[in-house]
Amino acid sequence: MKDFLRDQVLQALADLQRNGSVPESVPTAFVIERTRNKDHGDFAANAALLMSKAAGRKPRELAEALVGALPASPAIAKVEIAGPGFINFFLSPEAYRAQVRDVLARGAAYGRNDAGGGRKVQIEFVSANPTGPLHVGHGRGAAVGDCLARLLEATGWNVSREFYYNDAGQQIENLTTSVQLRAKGVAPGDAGWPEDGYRGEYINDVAQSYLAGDTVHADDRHVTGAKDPDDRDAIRDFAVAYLRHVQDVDLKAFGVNFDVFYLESSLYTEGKVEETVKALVDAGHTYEEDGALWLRTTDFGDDKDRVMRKAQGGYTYFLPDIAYHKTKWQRGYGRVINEQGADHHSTVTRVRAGLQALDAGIPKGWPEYVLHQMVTVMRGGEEVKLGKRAGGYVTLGDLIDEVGADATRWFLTSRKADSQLTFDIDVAREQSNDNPVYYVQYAHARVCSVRRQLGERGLEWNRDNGLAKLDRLDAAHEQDVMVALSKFPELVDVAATNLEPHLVATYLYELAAAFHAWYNAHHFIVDDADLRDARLALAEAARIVLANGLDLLGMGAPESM
RNA sequence: GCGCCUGUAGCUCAACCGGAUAGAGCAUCGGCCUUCUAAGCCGACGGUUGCAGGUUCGAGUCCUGUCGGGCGCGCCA
Repeated sequence: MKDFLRDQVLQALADLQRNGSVPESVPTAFVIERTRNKDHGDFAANAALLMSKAAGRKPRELAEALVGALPASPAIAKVEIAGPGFINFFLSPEAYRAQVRDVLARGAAYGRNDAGGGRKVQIEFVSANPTGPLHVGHGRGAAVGDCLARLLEATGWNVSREFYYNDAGQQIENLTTSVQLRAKGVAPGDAGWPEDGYRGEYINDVAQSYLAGDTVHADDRHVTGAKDPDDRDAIRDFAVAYLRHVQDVDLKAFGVNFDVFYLESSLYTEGKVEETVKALVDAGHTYEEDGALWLRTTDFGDDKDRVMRKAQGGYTYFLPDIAYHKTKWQRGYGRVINEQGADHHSTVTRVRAGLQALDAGIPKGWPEYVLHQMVTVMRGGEEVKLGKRAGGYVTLGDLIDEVGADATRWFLTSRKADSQLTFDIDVAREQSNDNPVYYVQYAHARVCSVRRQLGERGLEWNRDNGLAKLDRLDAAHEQDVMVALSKFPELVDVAATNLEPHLVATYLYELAAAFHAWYNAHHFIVDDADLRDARLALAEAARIVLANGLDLLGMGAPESM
């Protein structure tokens, strides 16, 4: 609809330019937007305000001329000029009826578009190392990342979900040591327990399972415990698989799946790290100092140069990071989005700088980043401290058990990623009936319930008749629902373009509110068959859009509650 | 000290990348169930958008300064 109106205004403008009343040079970067106030119509254009200076005419006068040149359209009932020079469009009732027909015709496809044109995009998210269960912060990453993936799929992108993890670094050695010690009966606090050992009780679970010779299945590996507490290689393999499995269980319960698990170790075994070092040296952006090999990242916007190879030998983590992102580029992802916690924000400039230094034709702003701020967990009015080494933290699995996957998803995606989030477990659980997620799902269930009632009364919904009689829907509440439905395609587009999943949640709440208000004010199952069919058509349209929106958030659309 | 994020109703948060009278929920107060689920609806109360300047037709949104909160600033990952 916005595109249509924009086009109308552009046509009017071209008309004025043709007859010379407006210079060719005026800027055309105006905006069509939804009005906040119904008195201002459905949409407003600020074209005249922005063009008035260049056109050398007063805004209202220019608006007058533009309106006069607008082509006639059955979708537009009225056009007014208001305020300093806004052009306000009032859509015709027929325009909204057409939206309802469109929703029913397109069903699950309503709201989707093909802006991506089938291009490849990779979204990397969660990417937790297998040293412990996923915590709430990872949960936010999982919810936001998966929702971004769904939004991009809905807008025509060919999406690959990727999980990157380190299965061989120093952290994994600490993990191996910790498990080995627990297998030998040494616990945190005992003599000989290392400073940087993992203290969580889950370490003992890993150790016992290893000693029992269990077989664990993770998404990308299967390992049987060798039982030997002196075989570090076996312990390492087992521990990584075990903890990957623990993470997978929670991710599956959360409805999050990945297409690719990428191992940091493979960058070494496949020579990609060495290859990257060579490429950087060849490109001439490195130098040696104090026995170390440095990359001159300051040439690419970093605030200090970075060490690539340490004086004692071995690479810093930043090198495999670059090698890894290079593979993304080589794998043909012209677009890559990294969803990460904001505590890693310093890697953004560093990774981009490193990629620039390769002189490989990678664009400057590649890859894109969506950073989510920290999650504070409250329980019993107190903040629950997170920290893998401390143990006893709230895992994603705990949250799903306590408040459910849908509610957890809703809470973690319904707010802007770049503001901090307080997750109060008590509120989420004890007041679960007041959770917005149920409010939205309830609206969906209500439509389903009405359909069941209809059947129980021996009636049927005549869909074609309903669509033919949409003009019977003249109540203000019905108008509100239709307006809300018509916003959905715009919403999907904006949320996907701006990479802002929270907009979906905000929208769904608004649609559900419009539906509940209508439901309370009018009965759908009335004796007048034409009106009944028409109302059921609108109700079904609302149900479809609620379901489509909930699906974007990875949430269920229950038929009864 | 430097960088990134952030500050909106008592609380938790929105506000379509500059638009018109800043919106919801929770909490508080008052109404609505003999008809499709009251997990609902209707109403009231609640604001100098941290503060001070600036940019322009127009600022919660952009710029500068300032105060408060979070996160980063390793030859750790």
